[in-house]
Amino acid sequence: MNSKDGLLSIGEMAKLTGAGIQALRYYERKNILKPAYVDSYSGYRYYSLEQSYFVDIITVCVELGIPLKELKGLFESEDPAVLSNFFLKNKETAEKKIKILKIGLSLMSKALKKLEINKPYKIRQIHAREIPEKFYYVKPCGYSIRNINRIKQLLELQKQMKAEFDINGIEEQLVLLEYGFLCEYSPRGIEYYVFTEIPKCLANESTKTIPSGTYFFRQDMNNKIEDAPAIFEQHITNKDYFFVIEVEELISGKSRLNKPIHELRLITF
Amino acid sequence: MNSKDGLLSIGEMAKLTGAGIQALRYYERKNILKPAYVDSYSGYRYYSLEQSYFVDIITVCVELGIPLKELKGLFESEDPAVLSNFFLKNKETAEKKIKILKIGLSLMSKALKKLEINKPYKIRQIHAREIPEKFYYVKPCGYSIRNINRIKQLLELQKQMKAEFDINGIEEQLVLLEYGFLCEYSPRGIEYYVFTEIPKCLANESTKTIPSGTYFFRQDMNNKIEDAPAIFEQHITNKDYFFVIEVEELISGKSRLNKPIHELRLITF
DNA sequence: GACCCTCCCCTTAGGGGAGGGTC
DNA sequence: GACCCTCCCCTTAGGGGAGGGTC
Repeated sequence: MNSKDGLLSIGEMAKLTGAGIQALRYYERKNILKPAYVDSYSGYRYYSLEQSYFVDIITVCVELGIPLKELKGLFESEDPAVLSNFFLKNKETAEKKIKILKIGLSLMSKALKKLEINKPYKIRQIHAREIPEKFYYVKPCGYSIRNINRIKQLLELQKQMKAEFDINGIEEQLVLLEYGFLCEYSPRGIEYYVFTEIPKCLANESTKTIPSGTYFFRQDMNNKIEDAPAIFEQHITNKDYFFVIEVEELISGKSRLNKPIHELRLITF
Repeated sequence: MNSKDGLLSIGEMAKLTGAGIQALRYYERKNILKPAYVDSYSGYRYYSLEQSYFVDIITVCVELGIPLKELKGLFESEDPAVLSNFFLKNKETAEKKIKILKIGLSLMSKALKKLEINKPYKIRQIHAREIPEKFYYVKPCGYSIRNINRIKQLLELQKQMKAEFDINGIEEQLVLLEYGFLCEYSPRGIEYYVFTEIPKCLANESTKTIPSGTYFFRQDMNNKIEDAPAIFEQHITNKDYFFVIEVEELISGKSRLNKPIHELRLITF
């Protein structure tokens, strides 16, 4: 019967909680969790069962990215408000982190889907595929875009879009949306637009609805929307109304990521 | 018209992506993302608009805790499988991380709720409150627990429980469940049990259902289930069937965390 | 004047030994 | 023999300057 009775050795504690032995020693060094008893002769550390719960709490905090110094003295405080604030703050941290990770998850899922869609199609050839309905936030840029600064147009449009719409709470839906240029050919003439796609939930009267349907398309590093009539020549004879869309297919798996593919899409009516 | 046209300075890139300037320089140093153009005279870095997407991807990977070296060369690879594997792996990482964070969130929420519940009650006094239905995984430990090793009993029971039930996918429900001892007093005699609470979804015929109802209870550092008949004396006169439950209220906000409160609960029939 | 460069030093939460005692 | 101890060195993803050029 000695003071180690009912206590756990550091190794047992490590096994019980899943924390490393080094981690437990580190918590002691940093004044976060002192062992219930330290043998003064051997220096061996012994922990009580209750302490396993604090180790669990510490572990969770580490996962949340909460700096360990914020736990200093926490397990010795007698003020319930200290605990309350601690849990409240961590709850918020956890919620924020989960939100961010969901954006990451969304990015990975959508990128995989894009790769899957693009797999069967060869570069520089005209194919056809079904494209679902999309919603574009657009700004007209006149009857030609040959001489405009495309990057500037795009950046400005995206800034404008973010200012106009409340994207709070739907951040993960904003991931990997299309952006680019759109050209409408009609008997009335040619009209160019810059666009960024927006999720359906943000669509309103002022956004353009791009119909679902079978689109002809062509992927290439040097596609320019102005060349569309030449490229799709065979598909637009006798048509006097059609759309061309140029989007950057950043994640196509067909070129290095730093030489992005542009996809030209044609839909006729 | 020079080679910086259409490119972003490092500061503009930092603003656009939310990454720090130091971070961008670090990515270059680590061969993860080279600027599109570096002025050989001034050493100034310039980035293309496409590169902002890689910065976004890098940022997400950092959030996911993916070591940056795994991104090395990724943006230069021409093999779609490389990208595919990359996204697939990260998707799994994100899913796992979200799961873990949900456990942390659950811990914080439940701890807050516990603090809230315990707030109005004074220590060492008998109060009454509604307690919802609970489900206990139990093991009888005879007609007395005065001489058994309580810690050992508890640890063993929890181990047994984890082995018996499939707790995959419900980990966040396992957080802050009660555990302790239960004593049934009936005309037939006294019966002691060790227990750990289990979530409703795991309850089956072999688990004990503890009814909801108004329980008398008393919180103290030195509560022992054996003393319950003396403590609740006034409430059990003329009763020949009642339950007493001793649970550890680790997060009560009424004592230091390392001197846990034990709550004794009585329900009579 | 605002922006950018290159060093250089610092941080967090431990992991991985080496060398040596303890259960 | 398995366990534990104390140093001591190492890592990741940058942030924060200092001192000095560049737009």
